[in-house]
This record gives sequence, structure tokens and C-alpha cells, in this order.
Amino acid sequence: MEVARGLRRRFAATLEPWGITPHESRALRVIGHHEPTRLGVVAQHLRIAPRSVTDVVDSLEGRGFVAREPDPSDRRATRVALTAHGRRVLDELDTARRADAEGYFADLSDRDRATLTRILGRLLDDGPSGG
Amino acid sequence: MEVARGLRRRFAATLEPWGITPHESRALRVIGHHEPTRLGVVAQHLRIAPRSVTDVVDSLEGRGFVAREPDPSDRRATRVALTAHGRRVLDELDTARRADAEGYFADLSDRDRATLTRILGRLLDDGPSGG
DNA sequence: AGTGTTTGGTGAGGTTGCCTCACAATGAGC
DNA sequence: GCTCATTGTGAGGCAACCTCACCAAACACT
Repeated sequence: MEVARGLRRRFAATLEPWGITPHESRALRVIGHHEPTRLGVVAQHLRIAPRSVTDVVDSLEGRGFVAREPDPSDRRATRVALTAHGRRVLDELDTARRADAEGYFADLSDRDRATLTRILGRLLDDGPSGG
Repeated sequence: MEVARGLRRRFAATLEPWGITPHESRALRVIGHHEPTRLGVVAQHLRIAPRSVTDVVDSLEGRGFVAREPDPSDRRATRVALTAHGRRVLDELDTARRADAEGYFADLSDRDRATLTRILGRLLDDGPSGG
């Protein structure tokens, strides 16, 4: 848990230059990954209430990272997609994050890193199902 | 990060029967560990602003888990200590949490568990200092 | 075609866990 | 005794969630 906390803190610090919160970066990543996608889908991926997505997307749209557009196949729905600016920022963000993670895990041997990945992967597989 | 999230969720679920939030349980643990201690010290351990500790302790005191008492050596200060009830709950909490963690890590071999502990420990050592 | 139910997004308003600022009481140094 | 730092707290604010109520559109059923 402490390691995770450290990672989160680091990650938050990494985001600072862009003036983006971790929360917003998660949303940005989800949107970038499923683009263009409905708000409801974003909610599922972020595991938050649909209502809350409205706020995040409002914020992201206000900064020009994403854009809303009507869903052509369902006139109730709204889709979101990255703007050119949003895509660029997301790329920069990923790069920065990756570099930062490199730094954090730099003291581990390749072998330890692989082991860590394997063990955590197994926990992820068994955790939700196995109980 | 996902593993940490899973653990946090599990932990939060474990706390539910007691009607305690993770936040409160952290405070309870810190207080139990440094008992009796000043509010300011609790703030340092929880890494939150002193003002926020007032709120948490208010909540904890309202449920009878802890009690405020004047610091005999400094009449400005206030100390907090666990009540008998608080101590019992903290014990139960620790037990439940431990049992839950056992369940979560049950699928790992002893060896993997030891390795995980070692790797995470190293990250903790190097992370804050080494950069 | 008409009616009833479900679904997608949002306005309004609440909760939680933090924060800063201001302040009274006390302690510490001169 | 005057000044300055420190301890806890009232007041008020913010971010990231939530639920409830609502409208418009889509869908199901007769």
C-alpha cells in the first residue's frame, strides 16, 4: 500500500506541469483508448456514476482536451473524442509517466521487475474471482 | 496500482461491519500506536493538516473509540487515547484485516510472498531518497 | 399508432476528506 | 512584561464522488 501511495504521489507530481489531476488523466486515458465513446461507457471504465462523468468531461472539454459530439446512432447519447490538443497532451503524459516509472523501478534488477509483474498479475487474476 | 485498488476496496468492505471508514481506521491505528498522543503528532503521522485531525478525532470520539484529555505538560495541547471500546475494535479490525489479507494472498506460494515483500521493501527504501 | 418502460445525459443538492485563514489561549525567549 | 511561536479549533472553501428528479429519445408490446 505504501508503495502504491508513493507511486500515486509521484504520478500526481508528474501531472502538475499540465495542470491536470490524476482523476482527469484517468478519464483522458480512457477516452483516448475507446475513442469515440459514450459518456456511459466512460463511467463504466472509470467505475464511477454516470453523473460524475458529466463533470469530468465538462472539465476536460473546458480545457480543450476532448470534444462532445452527438452519437449518430442514438440521438439521446453523446460521444466524446480527443481533440488534437488532447491527443498530444495524452501522449506527453504517457511519456512522462513512463519515464517517471523507469526512475522509480530503476533500482530493481530486470529479474525482480519481471517477478513483480508476474506476482501482481497473478493477484489480479485470482483476486476478483477466487475471493 | 490495480492490485492496490483491489486491496483498498477489500479493506473498505472489511471495515463495513464496524461502520468505520478507511480514513478513520488509519487514524485509529495511529492513535493506538502512539497512545496517548497529541493531535499534532497524529496529523504528522497521517500526513494531513492539523485542522483535519480535529475532524477525524471528533468523529472517533463521537463513537466512543477515543477520548480527548488535556496534556498535563502543555495546557494548549490536547492528547487523545483509545477507550476500552476503541482498543477492542482496533484489535478486531486488525484481526479481520489480517484474515482478509491471508485470503487475498492465499494463491501465492510462500516463496512468492517473501519475494513480493522483499521487492516492495526495496522500493520503499529507494523511492523517497534515491529519487 | 399508442402507451408504458427503459436508457442516456444532466440540473440540483448532499457527503467526505481534505485544505487555508483567522483567532484565543498558552508557552518560550529576551 | 512584551513579543513571537505553537496548539487546537471555528468558519468557510474545494474536489470528487454520490443520489434523486427530470427530459428526451429509444424500445417493447399490444
